[in-house]
Amino acid sequence: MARSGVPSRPRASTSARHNTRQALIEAAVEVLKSRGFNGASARAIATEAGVNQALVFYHFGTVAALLLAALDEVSARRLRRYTTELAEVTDPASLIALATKVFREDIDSGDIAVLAEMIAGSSSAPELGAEVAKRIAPWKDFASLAIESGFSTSGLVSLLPIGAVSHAAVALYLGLEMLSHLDGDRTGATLLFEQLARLAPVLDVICVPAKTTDKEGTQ
Amino acid sequence: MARSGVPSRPRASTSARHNTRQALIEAAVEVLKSRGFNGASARAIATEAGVNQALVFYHFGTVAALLLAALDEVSARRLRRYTTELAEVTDPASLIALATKVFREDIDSGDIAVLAEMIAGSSSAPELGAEVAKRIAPWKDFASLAIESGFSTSGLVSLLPIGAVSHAAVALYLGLEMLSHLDGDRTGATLLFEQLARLAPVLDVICVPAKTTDKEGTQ
DNA sequence: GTCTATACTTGGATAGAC
DNA sequence: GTCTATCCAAGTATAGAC
Repeated sequence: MARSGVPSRPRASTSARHNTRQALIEAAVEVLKSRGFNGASARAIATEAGVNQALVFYHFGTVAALLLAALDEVSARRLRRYTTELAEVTDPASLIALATKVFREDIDSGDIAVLAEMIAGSSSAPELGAEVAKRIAPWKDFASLAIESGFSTSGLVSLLPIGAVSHAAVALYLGLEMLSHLDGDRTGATLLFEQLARLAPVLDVICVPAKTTDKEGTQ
Repeated sequence: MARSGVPSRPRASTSARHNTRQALIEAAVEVLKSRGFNGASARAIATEAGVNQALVFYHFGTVAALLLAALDEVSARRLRRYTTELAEVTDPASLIALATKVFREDIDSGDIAVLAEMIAGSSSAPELGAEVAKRIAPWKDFASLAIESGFSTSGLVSLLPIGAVSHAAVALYLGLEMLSHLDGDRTGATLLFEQLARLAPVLDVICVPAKTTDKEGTQ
């Protein structure tokens, strides 16, 4: 924590592009995707980035710190993307459509795999656990927000146990990614989202009464 | 696969108890739980078992093979337990009660963590992927069976997309375990199961019509 | 079957030249 | 800031004595 041996972080102000630090982060993301937590060694990451292995320690002090920076990177990237799309969500059908779309993207890009690998990897490095947990929290918050948006036109929103549902949503998302990754294909998850899509009209109907009895719509 | 250098597996017939082979499997399970896939080295496992490191290679040829044997062990143990309990399941409420109970057991025992670690670890050892996938299949089969049992009194059972639902169930189970393990507590999952329990009576009501119109009940 | 000893490899991390 | 060189710890795996 108070690791004074680590040099002051290089400033992003000067030039900012083709930064070695940033290249290492991107490389760490790639290696986590392709070789998992286990394969994410300083040497493997540095090779991927095309730089010297010693630079990992110069810029991040430890491999674990670089891995956390990589998790921050994909986490921020994904949440930015999700939040943009969330503006379009007003009912259950559009919520499910969004979930389906972003899940496809996440599986294909491998971004969720980074999350899953870091969570699983936390077992072998206890000090990682707390840090990874911190970075999962925003995903839960986003899930809560998305669910609230999807059911905002329904009186149900106050009855829904948002906390439990969003916890389940994050867990399901993680589990689906792991199974997809294992099988090498995402047909299992795709079928599930198709079934959810069929369910959407039913949920929309539940929302209609709230709409018809709410003539002003200030909230 | 055709690894002829591996000695013929020691017979279980002679004495069968306090077998080193079995001790290594149990130790591998323990280390996978406590230190994850990453920490599951031949040395760590042998130390846990109180035997020499070289015996890992004598009995299993490679560390990966031992890890797969460990996965077989918990997989068989858990499915045996689940299947026994499944006899009690006849409606949605009892299905949810069973799921709640076994999930608590699985989290506390760490058995699901073994599964999760092996899946995540497959990324760093491609040849593991297919072998792990083989061992997940029975879990999906069990989930299908459990869901069919839970909804057997309902006409809904033929409408339910069993494949998609059981895939989701396994994924959710896995994801919940990972999040629980990360947080160090299972309150998130516990709250979810409480909500599911509240939902059970509703699902039971859906089943009633099927019961009342079915006066014979041969199936 | 089990142990000791050892060969070889990979990985984390640091020192010091440039 | 980056590179070379190096140290040391840990890991896989094998040979050979018992």
